[in-house]
Amino acid sequence: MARRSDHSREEIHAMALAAAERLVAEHGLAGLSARKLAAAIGYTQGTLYLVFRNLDDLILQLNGRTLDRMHRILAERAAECSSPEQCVLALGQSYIRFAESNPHLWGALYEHHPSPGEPLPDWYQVKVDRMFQLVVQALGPLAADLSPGELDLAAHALWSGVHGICILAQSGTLESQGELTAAALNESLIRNYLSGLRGRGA
Amino acid sequence: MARRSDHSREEIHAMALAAAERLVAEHGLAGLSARKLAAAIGYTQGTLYLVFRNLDDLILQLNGRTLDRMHRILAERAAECSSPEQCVLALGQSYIRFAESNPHLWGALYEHHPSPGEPLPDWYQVKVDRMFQLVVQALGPLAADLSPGELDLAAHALWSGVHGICILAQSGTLESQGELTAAALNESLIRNYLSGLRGRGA
DNA sequence: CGAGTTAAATGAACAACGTTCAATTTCTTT
DNA sequence: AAAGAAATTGAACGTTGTTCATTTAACTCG
Repeated sequence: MARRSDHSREEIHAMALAAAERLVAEHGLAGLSARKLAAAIGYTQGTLYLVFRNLDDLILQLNGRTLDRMHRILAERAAECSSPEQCVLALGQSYIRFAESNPHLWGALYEHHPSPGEPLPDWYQVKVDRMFQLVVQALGPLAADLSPGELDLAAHALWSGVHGICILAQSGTLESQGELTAAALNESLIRNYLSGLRGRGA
Repeated sequence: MARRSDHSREEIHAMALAAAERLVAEHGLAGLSARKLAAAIGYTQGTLYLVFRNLDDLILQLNGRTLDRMHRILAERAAECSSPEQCVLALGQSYIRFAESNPHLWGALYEHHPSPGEPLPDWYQVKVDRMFQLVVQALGPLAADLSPGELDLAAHALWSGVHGICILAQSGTLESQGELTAAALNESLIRNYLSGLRGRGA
C-alpha cells in the first residue's frame, strides 16, 4: 500500500485528529500512542509524521479542537441568560459540565505541556484568550466603574478560580464529602466574588 | 557489589527520595527515570523495586514530602499574621510563592495521576486535608455565622480558586500582560470573595 | 579458618514508547 | 513497457517501567 492510496494529506490529518479524539476521550492522554493512532486510521506510525511535526503537535491541535467546541458551547449558554450575574454563573456551570462530561479531553488541555518552557503558538493563545473574553464580556455590565485593566484582572481571577474548582473536582479530592460538589463550589465562588466586586472598588 | 554493602533499606529509601527531589526540582517529572534515579544514588534500577512498589509509589511519596514542606511553611505564615483577612491573604501568597520557587515539585503534585481512577491512599489524603484545614482555621473567625458545612464549602471554593491561579500562572498564559501577576489575581480573588462572604449568608 | 547458607544487588530481558529514514510499492508520465 | 516520482512502510535506535534468574558479598557454623 503506497502512494495516493485513498486519502489526501488533509484527509489523513482530519482522520488522525478524529481518531485521536476518540482514543483520548476513552483512555486519556496516556492511551494515545503513534502506533495505536496510526492503526486506528489504517496507516502506520511513519505516516503521522508526514502530517504532524510530532505527537506534541498533534495533541496541541487536538486541544485546539476541544477549545473550539468548548467555546461554542459556552458562548451559546452565555447568550441565553437574563441578568449579567446569571451569565457568569452559567459560564461557570457550563465549564464544569463540559469538564465533567469530557473528563479526558478536558484533562488533556492542561495535562499536556509543550516541551521546554517554549511558549504556545499564537493560534492556540488566541483560542485561550477567546475563552477569557467570554468572561470579560459577561462581567462588563456588572463592573461599569472598573477600568479595562481591572476588568481583565477580575475576569482572570474569577475564571482561574472556576478552573481550579474543576481540577479539584476531577482529582477526586472532594469526592468523599457529599456537599462539596463542583457546582456548589462554583456558585459560592462566583456569587461571593461578584458581591464583593459590587460592594467596593476592584 | 551486593548484600548489606553500605545502606539499610530505610537509608536507600531516604536516599532515593532525596535524589528524586533533586532530579524533579531540576528537570521536572519527565526528567525522572528509574535508571537515572538509581544511578544518582549509586545503585541500579532493580534496587528501587525492593524499596518502592513502582515509580508511581515513589512519586506519590515524593509528593507527600512536598505537601509536608508546604504545610510547614504555610502554617508558619498563618501564625504570624494579625487580622483574619490578613491570614487568608498570607496563606494565598505563600502558596503562590511556594509554587513559583518550586515550580517542578509543585507541578508534580498535580501532574502525577495514579494509575486508573483508583483513589489516593489514606495517608496522602490526610496531608491534603491538612492543607485545607489551614484555610478553614483562618476563615473561621471571619465567618462566625456560617455552619461548619458552609465554612468547609467556602474554604474549598477559595482554596481551589487560589490553586487555579497558580496553575494559570505556571502555564504561562498570563505572562504577556504585565498587570496580571499571580499575586494580584490572588489578592483580588480573596479580597472580593471575603467581602462577599461578610456581606451576606453563604 | 574454610565451607555452607542467606540475602542484597545486579543487569539481561521484555514489551512499549517517540522518532527517523532507507527501502519498497504504487501511481503517473513518457 | 519503461522510467520517473512520490506516498507509505517498517526496521532500527534509543529510551522507558518492570521483572526475576543469576551473581556476589556477608554472616554462621563446624
